[in-house]
Amino acid sequence: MPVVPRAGPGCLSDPLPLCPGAARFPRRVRLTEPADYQHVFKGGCYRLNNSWMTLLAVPNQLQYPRLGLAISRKVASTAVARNRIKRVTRESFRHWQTRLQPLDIVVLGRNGISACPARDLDKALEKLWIKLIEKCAGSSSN
RNA sequence: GGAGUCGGCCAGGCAGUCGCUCCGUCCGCAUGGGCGGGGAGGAAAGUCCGGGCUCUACAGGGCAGGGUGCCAGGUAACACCUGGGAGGCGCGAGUCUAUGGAAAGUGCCACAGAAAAUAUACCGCUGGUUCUGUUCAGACAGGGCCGGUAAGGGUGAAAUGGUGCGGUAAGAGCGCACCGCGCGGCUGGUAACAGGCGUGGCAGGGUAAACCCCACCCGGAGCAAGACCAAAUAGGGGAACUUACGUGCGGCCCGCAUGGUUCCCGGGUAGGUCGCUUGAGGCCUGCGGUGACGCAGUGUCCAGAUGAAUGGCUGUCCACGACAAAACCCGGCUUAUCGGCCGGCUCCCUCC
Repeated sequence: MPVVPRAGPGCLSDPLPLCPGAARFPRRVRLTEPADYQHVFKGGCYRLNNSWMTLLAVPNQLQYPRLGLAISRKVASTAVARNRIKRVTRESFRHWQTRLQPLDIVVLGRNGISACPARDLDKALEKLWIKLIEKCAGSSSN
């Protein structure tokens, strides 16, 4: 994958780029090991909430952010509902990854997420990404 | 045309764009990238049955336990399917049935009722005898005692089969006819069973998804099975021979394995690879069969993920899109489901 120039935090309201190759989602940007998840759960530097999900993040030693999902059966009872939530979340992350700092992020589903329409979920995620970027930029400048 | 019934099929379409995964191929030292192709379901679900596959002992005998339950066939197998029988429902096409045995035994059956099973007499009906009353007498009415009677009433889910005629003091399979039931031949059918003949006065409630009896079937565990490569760490592993005693063996016993001796060999947790998709596959054609299905031929490769892929956005059209997503693989069953299409058959109405 060619190195994509990382956008600065000043242009968050700009439309997301849709050019080929700019926003891919290969395996290396996913959290794949149980140890990775444990690291995020225990490290927990950043924690953001809305009514449908919780977002945990810790800085990593890589050049790019990584995403992990934890949607339990309790939160979304059917496999179809769980898959829908994962897809919407991955899709949103795919578009926003170039603006995020190098962080390991885990998104946890909360009660009520299975009843949420995909479009609302996408909007909510967008707000969370912006908040995360701002929070991270603020703490790193201190 | 309407109503119904049975069976089969589909499960938003198209275009653009940004992605994911697998395979092939090319480029690159490599992380990767280009091109081409494949990428959820009719139920993928529930995990309720049956098999394959793997290991255990290539699973053997007995007991225990479990399953199935009209007959025949299909199948790898089944609790499935097909055809048939019997019974129920429907005018019909059709449909439903855990549909073997209740005279092998045991258990249970509220309330009601005289009695619920070596039967029995509450109200009745009726014979004899005796007393009282009425009466010239015969006779009639009422009461007591000794009997007969299961026809009628009443109870109940069920009371020694039902209807009719004869018969009788009144009654009764007491006798007869028909129906039902049991038994024995016969005929048809592979069989379940059906038909018919003879015979017996009748053999007597329900419950076997209560125990049970009879017939047939079934070892156990599951892809986190299991095999291989292998950091850490640790001292074991394989083969042959032997088996008194101990220990172990996924219900128990028989039995089997192991500790013993000799010889040989580095081991195998994290992680990874394989298992993993070519199969009782699917399509089409022909033949056999009432059918489930079988046989033959042509041609085909049609998901294989592993924090877990098949999606997001935009446009457009319409009937405005349900239930729901593979996780070793098949065959079934059951349950969920917006709607649409096709065909067979039945009944009713109209027209010719």
